[in-house]
Amino acid sequence: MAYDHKKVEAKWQRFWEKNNIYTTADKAPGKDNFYLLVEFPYPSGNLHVGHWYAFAVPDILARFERMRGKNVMYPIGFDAFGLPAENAAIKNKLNPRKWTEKNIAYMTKQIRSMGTSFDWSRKVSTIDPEYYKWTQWLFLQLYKKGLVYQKETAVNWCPSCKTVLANEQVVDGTCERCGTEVIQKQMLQWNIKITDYADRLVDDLADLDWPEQIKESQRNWIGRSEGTEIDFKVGNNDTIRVFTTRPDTLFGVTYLVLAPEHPMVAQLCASQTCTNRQEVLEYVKKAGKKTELERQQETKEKTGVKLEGVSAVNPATGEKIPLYVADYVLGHYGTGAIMAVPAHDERDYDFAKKFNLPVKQVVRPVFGAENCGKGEMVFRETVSAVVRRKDGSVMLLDWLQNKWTTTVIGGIEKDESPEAAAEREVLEETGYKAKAVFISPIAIESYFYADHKKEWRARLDHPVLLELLEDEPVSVAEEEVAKHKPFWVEPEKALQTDMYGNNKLAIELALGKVRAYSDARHDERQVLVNCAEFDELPVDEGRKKITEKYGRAKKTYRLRDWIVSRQRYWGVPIPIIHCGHCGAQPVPDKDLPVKLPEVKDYLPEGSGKSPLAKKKAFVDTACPRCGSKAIRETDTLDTFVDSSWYFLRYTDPKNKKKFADAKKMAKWMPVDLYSGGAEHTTMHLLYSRFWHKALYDMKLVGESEPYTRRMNRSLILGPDGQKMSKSKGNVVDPDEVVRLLGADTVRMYLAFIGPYNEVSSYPWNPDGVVGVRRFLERVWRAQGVVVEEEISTLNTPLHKMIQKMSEDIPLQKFNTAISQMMIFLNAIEAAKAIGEAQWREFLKLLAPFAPHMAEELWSLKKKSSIHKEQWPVCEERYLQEDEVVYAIQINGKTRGEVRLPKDADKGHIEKSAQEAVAARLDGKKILRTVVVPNRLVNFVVGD
RNA sequence: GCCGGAGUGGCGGAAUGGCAGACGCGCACGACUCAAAAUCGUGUAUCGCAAGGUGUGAGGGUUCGAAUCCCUCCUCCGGCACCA
Repeated sequence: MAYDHKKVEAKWQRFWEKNNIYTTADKAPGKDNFYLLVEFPYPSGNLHVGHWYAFAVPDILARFERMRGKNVMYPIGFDAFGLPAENAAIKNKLNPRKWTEKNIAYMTKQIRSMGTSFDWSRKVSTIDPEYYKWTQWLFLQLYKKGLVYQKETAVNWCPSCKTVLANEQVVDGTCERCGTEVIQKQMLQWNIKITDYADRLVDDLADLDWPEQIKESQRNWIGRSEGTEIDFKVGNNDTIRVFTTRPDTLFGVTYLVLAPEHPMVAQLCASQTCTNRQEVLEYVKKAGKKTELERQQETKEKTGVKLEGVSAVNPATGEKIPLYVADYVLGHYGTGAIMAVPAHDERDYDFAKKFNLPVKQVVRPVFGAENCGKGEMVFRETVSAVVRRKDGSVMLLDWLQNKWTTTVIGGIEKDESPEAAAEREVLEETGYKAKAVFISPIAIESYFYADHKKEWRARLDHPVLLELLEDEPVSVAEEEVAKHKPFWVEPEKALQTDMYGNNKLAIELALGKVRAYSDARHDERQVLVNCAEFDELPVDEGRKKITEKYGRAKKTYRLRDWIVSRQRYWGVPIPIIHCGHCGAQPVPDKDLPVKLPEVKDYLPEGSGKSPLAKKKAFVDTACPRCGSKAIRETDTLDTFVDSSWYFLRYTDPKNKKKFADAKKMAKWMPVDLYSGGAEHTTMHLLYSRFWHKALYDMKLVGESEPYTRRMNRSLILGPDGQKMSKSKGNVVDPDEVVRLLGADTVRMYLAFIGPYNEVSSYPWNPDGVVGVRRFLERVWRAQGVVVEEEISTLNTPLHKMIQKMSEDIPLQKFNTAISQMMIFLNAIEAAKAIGEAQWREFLKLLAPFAPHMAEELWSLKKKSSIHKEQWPVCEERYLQEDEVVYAIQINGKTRGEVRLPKDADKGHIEKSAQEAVAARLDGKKILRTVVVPNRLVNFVVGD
């Protein structure tokens, strides 16, 4: 009988459904609960290969854990609100609800064809009023807790989708959905205070069993930085507060900068003393017109304008410093104002150069100070001269006797400028004529022991860059030639050359690779200079002391609050009523859900109002507090609100009184394993973690993190190695492959393609799919060699397979688990027979991977479902082998092998091994022998 | 630029201190066939006729022994990026 996948798969899908074999009880006697979650799909209308990868492969784990005695919940639902439905509706003049429901029905059929063990009785759908009633209710709990507020701010607006977007939905300045460039608009919007939870969202990552990549992405997204807030007196009685992570550089502040959006800009302009009001306001206006994208692209060229007639005071030095407005300072980060330290911040340095502002060094890198008593040292002011040729290469000096490489270093003589000193030294030492073109704004301090004079020396070193004037040296003194040899290298090479740290830094500074020196990249010490009583303090200590005296410690974040208003029809209505007397009022519980009304026209007008605003019967209502005429909020909620709690509803999907019963949630939460796509790392995954923490604080859920483990799934590419897309014509239609080769083949191929627990991308290989089909056909045929009695030679391979697969599957290494079955099948074919009981064990191992075929072959002898069987147990006694093969190495290279009894004595092992490679050892002396019991022998030999 | 992950045959990958390339794909040859497909068998890192040598991004180190651990560098992927 040939393998007819169509017949087999249809038969068993019907059987499983009829017998409800995957319906999960909330508690099964003697079994632990296991909650396996996959991201519920958007009902786009057609299943693609990615869906198979997302649902059918984790199904292997669900089935495995079930066989291992766990009570597994593997639920599914639909995330059914959202733009595509509406856009399709507008385009094809359909009702979005009908369009979506039709898609759900069709996709449900498709998903069932996978043979997954989803518990359909727990299905949730976000468009179901019985579901979104609780979305609204939970939203109002957050509202009542003070986590929801309405605010007029600059928001991201997509002109094509005609709606506001959250920060997370803007990718490189464009709309995540449609790719249109996002513009900034002032609008009144509902926000959720996710920033209140920023610290916990970062800190709690530490205890999660998640891949580092995901954790790190979330940390970057939240972007916490710890620094200091410092107040600067401005004008007569105003204050500007700045945020800085480098309070240690306060003495080096030579100006302040305000973001164009900073509220103080208008106020200072309006003051009596400001003399260039018009100019400033014009700059602010121009900056406001730039899109986020433009602002990002213009990072090189600094622009800004001085607030003439207004000045601030540096609290540390008492100096008067100027004030600027510039768009390199962001309004929404920190306090929207910065203290500028051009000597130690590249951006400030660039700005200072352009506007001719003073650069004041307050941090000095110090090299080689560890072992010197600074008292009796010879101090010199020096230059590190970096000579550059026209082709960009730089000159290094190779000190022949000592074999170290340096730049040209020389002392500055009395009344000489560093530039002049550099030119003179280069000429004297190398004979080349060169002209100083740049001197670094900061000097470097270093200490070294001068061997020939037997004394400690200190250098205060000024890096100077010189351009070569003539290609050939003019003259070189003979004594210099004897000492060193100049040579030319690429700047990158120069930095890799072995040399002292201060030379390296001098080259970097002189070449402009670092324009200002501030961070602690160089692991040498950095100390404060020109800082009054803080002089000589290491920077980290200075940071603490200066914060204490002039400011206070403060954390700030890149993360912004979550804007949840959407000006679109197909979403959950925001359950708020606006009353002229009472303000915004939550809709009372008894009136929930606020149902999404049917409308004639789904098209958003683009004015910033949702299509619901046109529905008078919906808008007009009474204030729940005072009863007077009031109007409903007409915006709908971001669909990420819907998906922030769906996994809770699965635990109690039909509850009419609560979003989910606490006892039922307690049985399943937190989710044991959550598998999904990498694109949700800083969207859904972050939102739902926040949401859950908020519910936890309100004692609505029992744990502060929703997901114990998270796995990001890889991507399936088209056969050409490109991302599948209709325009490239490389889309693989899973329905077609299933028709041709069967669901078991497709599932198993996807599991075999590579490890599921690593983020990668795998091209769909049509030949590879056929290979898996071939394997299943061979399994089918192997049924023909099943015999009654046990084949004893198969016991060891069988139990090795059980052992390896039992290890691999929980780790989601389905690829290696499958290869074990292939190895075993090869053994069956070699033996040309397999015992009945052994065959049944094999079928159980196959069952999670190819559930239909395993069930069919099982049913030939058994009545009950194979999917209710226990996972086979590896029996140690079959793993014991009497003989082991030793690898024999000579100097670590494998040169032979020998078969020996297990646990043989060392002398015997050595002797046998020597005999086995006698020819190779001939004429050599064995210096040492390493024996690793039951593994290998390594002879260390010499001539 | 900062941070994270990763680099192994023609391809997907296996091996986390002990025989590099399991398993599969592809390819070559053979069997069956009038022929082809399917199937089965044999081979398949690389240089070399062979003996033998070389080989896990590059270079160095630790070790009896390194794909695996450490250092320097390169490349690719991902996150952040004028974030003070």
